[in-house]
Amino acid sequence: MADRKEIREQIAGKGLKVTPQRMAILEAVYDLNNHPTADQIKEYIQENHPSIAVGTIYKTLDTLGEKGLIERVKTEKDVMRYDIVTKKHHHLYSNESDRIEDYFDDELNKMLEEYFRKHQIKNFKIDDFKIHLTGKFTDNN
Amino acid sequence: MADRKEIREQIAGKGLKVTPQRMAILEAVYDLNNHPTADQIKEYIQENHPSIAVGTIYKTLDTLGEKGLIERVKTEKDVMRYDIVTKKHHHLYSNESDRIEDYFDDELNKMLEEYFRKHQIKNFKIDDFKIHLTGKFTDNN
DNA sequence: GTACCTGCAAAAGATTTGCATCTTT
DNA sequence: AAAGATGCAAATCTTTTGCAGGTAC
Repeated sequence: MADRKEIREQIAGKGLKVTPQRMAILEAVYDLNNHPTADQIKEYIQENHPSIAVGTIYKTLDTLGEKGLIERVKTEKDVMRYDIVTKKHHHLYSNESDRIEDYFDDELNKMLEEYFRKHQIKNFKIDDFKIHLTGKFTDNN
Repeated sequence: MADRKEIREQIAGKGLKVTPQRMAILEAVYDLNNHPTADQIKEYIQENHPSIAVGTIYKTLDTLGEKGLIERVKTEKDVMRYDIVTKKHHHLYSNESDRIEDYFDDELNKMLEEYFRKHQIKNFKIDDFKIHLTGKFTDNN
């Protein structure tokens, strides 16, 4: 899923130059599958790559976001977090632990698409929707 | 809807001291009904109130948030925005204009409650949900 | 009078920017 | 070789904090 070759292709496929920094950063977002912050990405990367500048990380995350390879996520807390873009999903979020998990549910998606098709919203053309479920995780926290 | 008396009561009702700053800030969030930032609140207030410290505004917004009188809202952009807490609603959001509007739809709420009652999510106990609809406003922007 | 608030200014973070240098293509 | 990326450090911006003085109850 997150092998080098694929990552390289994803970057190149968007017309971006394939640099070691971009490889490392995109790979980190794949590996750290808990919606990491820029800082967590930085720490993760530094284990293998001597030093990638923080500024570069931000700039790269921005670039990857613009190209649609990753998604920016924000919670009530104050830092930006990143997520690989895969198929449509919603977010489960706990205020207590600040943990975020992806929630996939095609039946739900279909139901909502159907609903919004029937119920147009005045003055608004929907591109996409995402449900933000708040609550508690019952496994460990 | 946003008269002084009611605002005073809301603050007092939560066991908070009624200070001119709190009055002004809560009133501002009522008046600026487009999910203002702390900064916009500050500017709005300064028209009538000589000077309320920025620190106080943040602290007050925080306090009002904890007491459930207002809600913190976050978008892909990077600043916190605030909203009066009324009835349950969802958010319409345009990436282009960074505009946010509330969207009320009881039928939708009922449908989703029903859905989640039938489809429990593994390891997660739902407290609440909110739909974030992205798209374009077709009135002016 | 006391507990709670506010103002102020400094501090803390997170993110952005400018520019010279280096790498992809 | 040209276009585009990176590193570094300084700058910016938002939000938080500490504390002395003030205000609501």
